[in-house]
Amino acid sequence: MPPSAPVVRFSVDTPLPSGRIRVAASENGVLWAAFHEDDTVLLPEGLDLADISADRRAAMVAERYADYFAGRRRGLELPIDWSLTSGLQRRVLQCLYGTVGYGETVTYGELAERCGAFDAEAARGPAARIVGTLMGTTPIAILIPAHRVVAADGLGGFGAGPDALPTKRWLLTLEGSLAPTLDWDGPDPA
DNA sequence: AGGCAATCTAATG
DNA sequence: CATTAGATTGCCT
Repeated sequence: MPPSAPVVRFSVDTPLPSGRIRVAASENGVLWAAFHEDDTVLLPEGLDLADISADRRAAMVAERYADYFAGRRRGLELPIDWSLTSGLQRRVLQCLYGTVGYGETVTYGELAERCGAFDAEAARGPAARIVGTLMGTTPIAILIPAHRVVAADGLGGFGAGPDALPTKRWLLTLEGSLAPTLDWDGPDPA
């Protein structure tokens, strides 16, 4: 179900290894945010798009992200437009958004169990893989904290490309879930 | 330490 | 429509 109102599209600078992110916002909230223009999660065609970087919405989103990356803010607190999600994906992403806060992490398996979207039998194992796939198709980077979902025995994956995993590390370091490395260039982690 | 099966969705022919 | 390939996991040798 595409949103009916016009959507503004713009980019936001970040200190992430992957560089700036691309964002799209409807009148209801942030609709889409990706690390790359050619990210595996692409902005769907057919939307009524206006490429406006000076829009009020763009300014607010950019400011919130800037505060977050600088360590001045622990939650983005931006409204979300869930239009691009549905079914199981929406259920799991909303569960993630509602239950895993700044500085916390869950494993793929735990999230599967917690969301109650799978029978107890499946949630114990195989469902974790599906959760991973679902995370990979998150339409809204960072605001929906897919980076806080990790493997039972390590970091897990993150998108595609050489910058993807370093980006996940960067975010988890910022939030204090990982110890900073010697080349850490962000603010003092919480 | 390494192999295997189980679960769902979207992309592909 | 059938097949495939995933951001996994726990159990088995």
